[in-house]
Amino acid sequence: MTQPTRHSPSLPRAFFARETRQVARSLLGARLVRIDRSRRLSGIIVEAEAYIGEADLGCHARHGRTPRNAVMFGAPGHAYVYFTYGMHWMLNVVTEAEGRPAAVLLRAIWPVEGVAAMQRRRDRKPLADGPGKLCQALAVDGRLNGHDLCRPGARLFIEKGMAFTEADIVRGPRVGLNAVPEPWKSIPWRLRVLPEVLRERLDEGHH
DNA sequence: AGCACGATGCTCT
DNA sequence: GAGCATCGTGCTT
Repeated sequence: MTQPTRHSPSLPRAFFARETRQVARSLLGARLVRIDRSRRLSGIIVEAEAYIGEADLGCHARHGRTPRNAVMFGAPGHAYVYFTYGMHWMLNVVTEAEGRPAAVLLRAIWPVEGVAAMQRRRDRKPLADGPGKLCQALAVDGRLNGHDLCRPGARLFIEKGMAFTEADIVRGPRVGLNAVPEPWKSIPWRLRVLPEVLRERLDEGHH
């Protein structure tokens, strides 16, 4: 498996301090990095969803600030990690100006570095093609809630990665918002890279 | 290849 | 006490 030796600098806070859908779009192709016991685990972000403000009835901030969602109301560039369904952690990146609750849910990565370690953590099951699986593969849990992704020495951060064009991307409704009223239930704020595009890039990586 | 369901524990109308 | 921004299994086409 490819082990890139050149690493990009961590994305700056200004990257996250933008309109949430723009951030979600720019995050496709970026590299999510987790430092686990001084080892790099990383992958290219290939699926993400935008959750935008108190008016968005699919967003955790819809009923205002609570202990759980407080991080979303804080400064951009921080991790909002929460627990759901009694067993899964979800990783979000806080966006927009401080005081405005918005975030991007990271739903899937294409694993690049530390693949063997991820496989071990995942017990050889599908690696990181879902928000809960991604967290398990990268050893992300509640201890990283509020983690500053832009601070030097961060254990979790995001680097510039590869570029995808609009033709490489599909938009659709966000997943799992079953009881959420329209238009929020179906608004196309889920972005993902087309599987065939992913396969192409994978082949390029093997020459 | 797709749907139904159970697991499991935290959060807060 | 109800409802989850899910996942894996096991069963049906």
